[in-house]
Amino acid sequence: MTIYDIAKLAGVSIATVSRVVNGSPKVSEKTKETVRRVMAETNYTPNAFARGLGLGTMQTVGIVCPDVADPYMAKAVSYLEKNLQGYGYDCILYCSGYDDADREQAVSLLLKKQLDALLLVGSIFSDEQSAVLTQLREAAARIPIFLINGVLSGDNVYCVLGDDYQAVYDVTEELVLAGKRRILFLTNSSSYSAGRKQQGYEAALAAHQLDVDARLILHCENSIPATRDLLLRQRGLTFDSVIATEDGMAVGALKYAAVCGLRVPDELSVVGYNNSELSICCEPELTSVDNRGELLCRTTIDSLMALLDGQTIPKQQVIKCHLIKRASTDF
Amino acid sequence: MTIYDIAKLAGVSIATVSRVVNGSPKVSEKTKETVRRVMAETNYTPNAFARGLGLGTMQTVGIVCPDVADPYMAKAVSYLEKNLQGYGYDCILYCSGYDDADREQAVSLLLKKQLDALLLVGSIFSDEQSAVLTQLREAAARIPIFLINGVLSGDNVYCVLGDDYQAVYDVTEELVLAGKRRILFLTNSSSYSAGRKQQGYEAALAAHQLDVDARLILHCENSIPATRDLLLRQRGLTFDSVIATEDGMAVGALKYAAVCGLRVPDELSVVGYNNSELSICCEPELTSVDNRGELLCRTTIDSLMALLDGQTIPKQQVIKCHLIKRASTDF
DNA sequence: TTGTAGGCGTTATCAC
DNA sequence: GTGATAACGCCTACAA
Repeated sequence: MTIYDIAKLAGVSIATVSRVVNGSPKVSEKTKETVRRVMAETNYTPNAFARGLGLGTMQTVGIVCPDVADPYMAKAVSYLEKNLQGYGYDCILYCSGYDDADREQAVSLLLKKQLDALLLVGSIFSDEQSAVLTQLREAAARIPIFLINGVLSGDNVYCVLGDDYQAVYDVTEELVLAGKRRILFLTNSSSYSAGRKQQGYEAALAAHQLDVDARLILHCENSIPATRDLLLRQRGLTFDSVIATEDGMAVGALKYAAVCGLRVPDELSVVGYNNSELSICCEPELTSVDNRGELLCRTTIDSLMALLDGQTIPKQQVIKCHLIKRASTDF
Repeated sequence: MTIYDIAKLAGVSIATVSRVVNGSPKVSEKTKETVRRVMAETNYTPNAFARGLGLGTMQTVGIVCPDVADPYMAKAVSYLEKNLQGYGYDCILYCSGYDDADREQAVSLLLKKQLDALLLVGSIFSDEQSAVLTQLREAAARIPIFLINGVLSGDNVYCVLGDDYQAVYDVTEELVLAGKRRILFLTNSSSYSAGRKQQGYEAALAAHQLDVDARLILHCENSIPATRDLLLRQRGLTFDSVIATEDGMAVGALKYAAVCGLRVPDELSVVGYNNSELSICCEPELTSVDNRGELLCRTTIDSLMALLDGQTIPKQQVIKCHLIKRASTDF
């Protein structure tokens, strides 16, 4: 069934059918009615490709994220998709993996698809030399690029991110005020947000005249058993509290405490990040930073739509995080 | 930049450019070289829509799932996407929500997009009267439909699913052999797989001459606190073990045990489902059924590709589950 | 090995 | 209001 068939059956021209399909006002009620009936009877569906060809868009945006199996990104993708749906846009999902070369390939593959925008979930590595970054800047020449929880300067590049710096600054300060002096900082990557979190940690310590002990900054895989085992191997190290850049690592710290017989929060306070389901699953339940994924994603899509609508939008929007206090801390 | 521009710049016809783009063998090395150079210089990218128009496909399949924020589905989507990528296919993701009307809309929206196939993640409600089902059967007239963990008969409809019946049968039997007599069954929906799980539970009890006590079958939302609270409200009910159709509910049962001061597994054994990260996060760690999401998804995509390749594939493929034993049970 | 021309199904721009 | 008709950019016989 093509528009020609419908036109013939309805006794009108294809132009008229097209007008009916697209809800043009200048069609008489009578013909509109006839065409509608024929379309319904024949179960006609306009060909999306032809439509895309003519319009230059298929109302589709690309979402690239390293790994949707990660609960945080899954949530983000879910929110993004929901909001896009609300505007009548589709999304094509591409999981790139964390490797730079793979991310580059992901972007270049998606660029060939005439998408209306590219949304990157999860922070881009902050290494300014990275080939991905120059590629992204080039890509932005063709379509707008949005980073969710990442930062990149450039024309037609927009960033929406949680205020991870402030969030970690605040919680570090709370721990200090609660009397903690040896706060272990567990980080899992060199991403932009991981870096900002660490800066918040260091700044808060400095603000309270505490030295930053490099041994208290531990790089670690975001996995419960891996973190537990890493901590078990640090027998020389003493610490009275833990801030982790991901909930999984914080739970690993709880597991470590359980193995060592440390009481949480009395002997060890633990703070996680993302306020994921893990944080209410473990024992005791985990104090965690909620970085407002829903708001972040809604803001992103609203901004994108405003942009596509020709409006001007801020290059960078920062969203305040919330600290969710639970039983793994005593402040 | 269109194919015409490239042709002009390279001093050849568009047909030749097209041949180069599509890797046709009948082009002289020399012209191939020239055309390649021009394409590189101009940063030419073929228009995907025009391509789709001509070929009738854009190598894209639709994935519809109720909610990617659910870790189980997120994993499934991740695996599906990864496998599709391997075959050079893209996926467009649509989160439908659980409501029947919304699912129907999701399918009909996706049907208009000239996709090569539709993959439905998460079980379809088994009510044969449902409008979604007839709609799906109709949809299958246009493109192949795959259900991951669901069942539907019909032409051009294919199902790949875990053997949930057997998995629950087996674990129920293990509990019985371990001396448990009052096994609480926690279920969260009337989906096909939830139904099969319950059948496995009842069959195993029957096989051991145990009555099915209807009060021991509890419907419950898949949420840790909701499950805990539900159990706390069942004060009259006695049970010595719990089988949950989702890990979240099993963790809820653990939380309930903690509140009541019941020792796990001595006084209460708990079994979850999906072997999600929750199962190693809680305390004690959770015995859980692994339904082999990765294998399920790989099988799905391999089958799809075989089908698109013109081969015949089985209408239904059942994958055996694995029981992962941890500290919440003592068998 | 290469080029020409028609077709794919729309949308959009004209006339009428 | 409505109808021709030219894009849109590519693919693919068919010719040369």
